[in-house]
Amino acid sequence: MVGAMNNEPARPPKAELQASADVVLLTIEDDRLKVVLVERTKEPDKGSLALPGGFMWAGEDAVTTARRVLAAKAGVTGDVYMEQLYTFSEPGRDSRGHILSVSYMALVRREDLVFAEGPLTETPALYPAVGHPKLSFDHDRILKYGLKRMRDKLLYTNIAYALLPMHFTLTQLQRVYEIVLGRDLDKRNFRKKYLSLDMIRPVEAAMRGGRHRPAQMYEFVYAKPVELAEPAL
Amino acid sequence: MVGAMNNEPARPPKAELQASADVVLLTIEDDRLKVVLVERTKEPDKGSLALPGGFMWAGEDAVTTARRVLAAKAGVTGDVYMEQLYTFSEPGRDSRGHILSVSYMALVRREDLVFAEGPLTETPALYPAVGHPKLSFDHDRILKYGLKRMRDKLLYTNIAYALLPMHFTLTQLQRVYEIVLGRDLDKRNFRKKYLSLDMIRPVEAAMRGGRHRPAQMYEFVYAKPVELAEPAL
DNA sequence: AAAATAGTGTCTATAAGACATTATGTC
DNA sequence: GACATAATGTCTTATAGACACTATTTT
Repeated sequence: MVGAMNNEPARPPKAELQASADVVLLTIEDDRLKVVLVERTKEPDKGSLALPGGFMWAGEDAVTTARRVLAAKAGVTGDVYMEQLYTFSEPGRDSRGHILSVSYMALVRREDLVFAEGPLTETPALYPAVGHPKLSFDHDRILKYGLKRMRDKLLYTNIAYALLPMHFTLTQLQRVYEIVLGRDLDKRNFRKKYLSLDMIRPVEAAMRGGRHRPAQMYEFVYAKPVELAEPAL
Repeated sequence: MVGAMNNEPARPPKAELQASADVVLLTIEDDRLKVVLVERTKEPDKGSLALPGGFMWAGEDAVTTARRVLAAKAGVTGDVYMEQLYTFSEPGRDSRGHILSVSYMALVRREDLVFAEGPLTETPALYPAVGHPKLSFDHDRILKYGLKRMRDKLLYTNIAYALLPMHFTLTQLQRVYEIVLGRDLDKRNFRKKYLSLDMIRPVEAAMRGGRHRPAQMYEFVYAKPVELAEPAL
């Protein structure tokens, strides 16, 4: 009806914006849940800590950006568990301009995490996920979101596999749950429950070492994300 | 050098892209769960059905875009329940270019849904959410995602409030659950369970009408999203 | 044999699910 | 009083959670 103007009155500008991916990369080290943070070497907020992140490149989707960032900043290359968390898009969230951030949570085994030695512009390191230092931008909020997601998913999926070696003992599995959930679990109840889920199976191997009885080792039946019919704990 | 080449040079181009918000707007009509779809009047995919959506404007965040789209295309202006679903960012998802889509699920009471009479270029209408027609772009995927989210959240939150009038009967509440979950529920078990959650309280009113016993009416204690400690069903 | 961790079973309490009848309005 | 929906309770089964001792290996 109105010629060139179709939908909107006096059509305002479509936003030409940039998008970034920011990753909450979690691992377990020294019986604690830790997160990879990088020290910013550029303004804004030079010198402070932030989640590893980077701009989306042309032709990339957000998860590709996230994987590239993990490889570049945390030396993580193998296939990592990664899931999208949330997209933050408030115009004021980054002082450099309107930058939309697609956030991800990633899980990695500590031994697969090798911080690159090369000429990195930003140095990555591990920090306690609970009681972490203050972060730049709105990254505190993103990290908080990632931690909640992690705890929730532990209870109704098998994602613990992403933090354990291929073969592990029930005690190690229980420790993952205790560390992430932040509370002690009863050994007998944990084993009874977990074994009833049919998510893990025993393997022909025992964990030896230490002056004590060796432990039966297990492996996950599915080494990929699976939702449980019933809650895991 | 604002090149489109992606040769992995020292510094590839940051993507300058556009972002849109697409909304899975659900309601209940005639005892069925329905979704608002619009008929496309422009290429690409002119004439086919799609979720209501629109481009983010400069200075807007994605949820503002989503609300603007709801008002413009579905006449929905009151405060609507809305939550972010997922962000789709594959370069090939829209033939017009690299358009990132932040998707939302929204819930509205049928009586609050007034399709605008004005010179709309796209006509919105209600379609069955289960057994809906084929949609444009990747909107089938987004709708599927929205339906799953809706069913999941019904089980551990109070979002049913967003589909019911302020005062309602337990039978009406049960119908919402049955319609969304797609299965019949036992009346006695449903009431016992739901009342034990302390999410609703009786009000001084009865639903009259029809030649039968009037029903006690209830209201939600919190008319906003609340997560339940225990599952709702 | 001492040390250290692995491995196991019972009891109780709570929740889930199957199931049918009585109650109270309107017409 | 006929109709239509509202409202209610019991029993069975499954799950969650509290709780302590024996088994096996190494040194």
